[in-house]
Amino acid sequence: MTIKNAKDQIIAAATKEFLASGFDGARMQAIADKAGANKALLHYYFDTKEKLYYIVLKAQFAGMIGTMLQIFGSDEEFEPWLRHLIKTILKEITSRPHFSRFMIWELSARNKQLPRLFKELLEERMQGIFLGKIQAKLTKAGAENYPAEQFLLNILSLCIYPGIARPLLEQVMGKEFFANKDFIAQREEEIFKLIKYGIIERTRGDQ
Amino acid sequence: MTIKNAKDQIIAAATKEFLASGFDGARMQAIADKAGANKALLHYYFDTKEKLYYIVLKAQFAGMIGTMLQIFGSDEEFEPWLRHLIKTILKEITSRPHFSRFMIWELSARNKQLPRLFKELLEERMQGIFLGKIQAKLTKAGAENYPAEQFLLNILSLCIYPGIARPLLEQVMGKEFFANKDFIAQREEEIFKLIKYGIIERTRGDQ
DNA sequence: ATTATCTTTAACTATATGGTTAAAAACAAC
DNA sequence: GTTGTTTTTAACCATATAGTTAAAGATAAT
Repeated sequence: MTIKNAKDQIIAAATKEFLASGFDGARMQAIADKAGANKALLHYYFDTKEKLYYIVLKAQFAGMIGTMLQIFGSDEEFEPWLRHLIKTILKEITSRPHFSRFMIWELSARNKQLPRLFKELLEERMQGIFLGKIQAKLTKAGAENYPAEQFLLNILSLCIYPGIARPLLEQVMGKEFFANKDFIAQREEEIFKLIKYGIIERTRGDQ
Repeated sequence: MTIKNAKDQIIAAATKEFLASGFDGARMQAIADKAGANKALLHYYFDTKEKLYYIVLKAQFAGMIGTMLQIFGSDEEFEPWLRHLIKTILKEITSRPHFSRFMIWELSARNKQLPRLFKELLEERMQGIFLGKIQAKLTKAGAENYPAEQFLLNILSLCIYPGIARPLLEQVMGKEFFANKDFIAQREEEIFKLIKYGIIERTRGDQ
């Protein structure tokens, strides 16, 4: 592990700045400062703000897809798989709180090309096998008639939303609730049970 | 219902622009155009972009709180209340897709005063009665030991997330899934069952 | 040592955009 | 029709910021 060179430092700084502030809110000067470099060097390596942004964006897309593939594609039985899935997504959200928020905001607020770029990267690495894998897990659990799409929506919603809406939710439920050391563990257990009893046990053997 | 005067038209236009693009992305000229007015008039009435933004923001906060109070405070039995709750939130999200996204983004990306402003408006109209009302409903349903905070998290997550993450989710699950005429009705039924079997039936009579 | 690459400095340009102004015009109220 | 308010016009200013440039200096590779 060598000391990062300037190019990598700039990318790291740009990532922080773009994720926290979006394209419009990001400042090239702030990126230079964060990277311990100067504006001239940013343009020497990356030419324009847009190009730097797309490099960051692609890396984020790719990383996200990698994580998802890893999580959803594992070989376990249903219940351990589900626990693993929930734990990993929750960990991802808490360790990088800006990321999901950024994806959601930029994909709707910015131009219409972003969703397409995302889809291209998605298809490059997993040609539609995604929902299929979930369906296979559901079958293993005896809930083969439950739609994989709804399953995915439920899991992502329950795991991601509290993390991204936290500044808002803290005002309604009190900061202490989120600050609680066991919050993540409790939430993990809660989501697991919700899925287990609300989907699997409920629909087992359905036609 | 008279024809709106310019001031109201400007506020309406500003609301659209700010919700869609955030403070940084919003353009005063775009607001003027949308309102069928000119920049000079914007400043004649509202002085600065910030002031106009805070007027829009306060109205949005207030509207949101009003909706939530109305929904969560109704007098029904648990199951009709739950159905009503889910239906109303889903309707709100689909009819104003930019709103939740905007709240989440701006409350984290912009300055730290916004969450406080939100909390002040919140407390003005409902001094902590919020979680209490949910707890009362849970008691009615025989699930008095289930934490109201978790209930609120689950409901909001399941109802709101798919709406705000839609541009992203469409790429994973296909546009058709969301475009389906019955998507909302299916989702409503799905969330209802998830809560009913995953929380209420599961925890009934718990210590 | 020479060379090529990386990095800094510091000035600069161009542009977008928020904000201002003053006068005129349109409109409404009385 | 006089008066006060609202709205337009069209110019303008100030500032922030993306982007550029050229020269010099530092660093690494050969």
